[in-house]
Amino acid sequence: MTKAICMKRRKNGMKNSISTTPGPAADFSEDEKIDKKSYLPAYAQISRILKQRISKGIYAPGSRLPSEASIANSFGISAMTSRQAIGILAEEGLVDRIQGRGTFVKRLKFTYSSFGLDSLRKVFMDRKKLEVRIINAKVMTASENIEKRLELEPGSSVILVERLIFHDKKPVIYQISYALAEPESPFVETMLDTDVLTGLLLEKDFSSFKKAELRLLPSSLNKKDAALLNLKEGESVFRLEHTYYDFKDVPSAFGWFLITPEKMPLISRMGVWHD
Amino acid sequence: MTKAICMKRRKNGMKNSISTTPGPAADFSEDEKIDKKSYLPAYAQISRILKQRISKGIYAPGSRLPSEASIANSFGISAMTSRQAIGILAEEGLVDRIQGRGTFVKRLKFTYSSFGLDSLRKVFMDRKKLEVRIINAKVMTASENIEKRLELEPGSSVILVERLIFHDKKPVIYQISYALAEPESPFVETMLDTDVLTGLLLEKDFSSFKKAELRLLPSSLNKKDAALLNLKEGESVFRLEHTYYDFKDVPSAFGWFLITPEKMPLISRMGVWHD
DNA sequence: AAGTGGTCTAGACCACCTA
DNA sequence: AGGTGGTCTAGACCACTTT
Repeated sequence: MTKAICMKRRKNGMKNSISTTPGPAADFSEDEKIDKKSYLPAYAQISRILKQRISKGIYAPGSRLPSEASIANSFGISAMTSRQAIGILAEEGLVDRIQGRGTFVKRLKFTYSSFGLDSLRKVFMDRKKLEVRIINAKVMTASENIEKRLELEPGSSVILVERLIFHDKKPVIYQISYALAEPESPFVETMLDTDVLTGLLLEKDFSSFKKAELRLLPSSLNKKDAALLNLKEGESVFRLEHTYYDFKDVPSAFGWFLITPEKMPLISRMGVWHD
Repeated sequence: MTKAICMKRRKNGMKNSISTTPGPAADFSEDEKIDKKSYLPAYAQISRILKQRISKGIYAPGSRLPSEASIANSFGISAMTSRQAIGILAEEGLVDRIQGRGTFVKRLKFTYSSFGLDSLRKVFMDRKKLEVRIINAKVMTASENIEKRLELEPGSSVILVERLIFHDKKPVIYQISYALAEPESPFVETMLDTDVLTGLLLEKDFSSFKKAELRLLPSSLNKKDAALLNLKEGESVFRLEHTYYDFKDVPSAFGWFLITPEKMPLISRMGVWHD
């Protein structure tokens, strides 16, 4: 019953709620019609229909879509709504909008794709199977590389924390991170306990950062790291470097993850995959 | 002069074009005001201002933004426009909108980031420095792996094409691709000449595909590939696998690129980086 | 001049959440 | 009940491109 309320969601009490008479300038599209009483918004319905047409090749790659005005007209909706529908396709990278010329179906160009870290999120969200083990934590003098990354004076002290992340009792991610050793900072205390990793990933409410930069690299395991991850030396893994900046734009933490590609499949899809 | 025309772009012929009198329900925001005569749309100006406030920590991570209505009110714009402004922030991943609750500044969670292939695009766009050399092309019986990837009957023939892509006279990308050997298909002819690579990347107008899937993997060079790319055996590279599907959802082409990370830096930024 | 996408308004109603 | 985001309208005007 609670669902049933949702079903008659779409507004029906507007000026023109006629359903039998199509009204002027409508109903000359022979195929799909939109259902104003549906729980799916009109713009989503239009968007779906247009996507299907692209999928069927009715609107071929490179060709022009009908204008926003004519789409609005043929479906009996306002221009803003048809625009919103096309906006969905544009966001999904299916079409390009060019002012004054029209909207065009994109050709598949993989250099426009991108890879998200959703799969990694799944690993971290599965908290029952997750275990984070600190295998090393100490204060040390920064190496030259770390000095550069954290913009430190020569000879500065930094905190080093090494972690091993287990999923299903198996080690899957190795992390190492560095931060300036400022005993006063609340940052340091937290680091030894929850840290960038658990803090930022596990909603631990520790994120007074303004911005961060990630860099993804291919890497092969050295002897030590391979042993930790229970893999063979030389095996290929992802290396995910991270630098976090505070609100003064000072880099506060730097480190990297080593992750097996099985635990982090990076997949990107182009074109029409659904409907 | 042509630029000057652009400068007075913003419409001024609307009902209330008063510039001295602020009008009702405006001018109680003490800081920034928007310039209706600016060439920058109002929604972009609002968006920029809100972004700056996030950047300064005025709107802290996790906190709620003013409601769309109150933003519209305080800047003297319509609700739709303020909504559009906030939409920009949402698209950029800076805020989350939750119906009935409000709009909240996101905490930095790197599992929500993604990596784009823009850098690769630059390599391919630089056509003067680009050279594509076919180093092998033949018809052969599909291996078990290729059979599976292209959903072929056992014993099917496929076309194999190996390429080496030079940038600045140096080999930077190695590509191998397979496609079903159908002598009738226009696909095959094109493949030996322009192919998936040049076709899809270099605007060669060859893209009658419905969809495609890419997969990014870490890999290390074997002896042969290292020699081709002028690198050391065992060096870490990106392996970018691609599968293209035609409009009948049949996989038509499969292959992969080997790319040095220097030629394809994968960087992702979170939070406020500009303004 | 006509057509296209882009911006904007001033309203309206809806679904959801918190109180 | 009141506030918040989400959808929608019927217009208007603007900037750009093509004819």
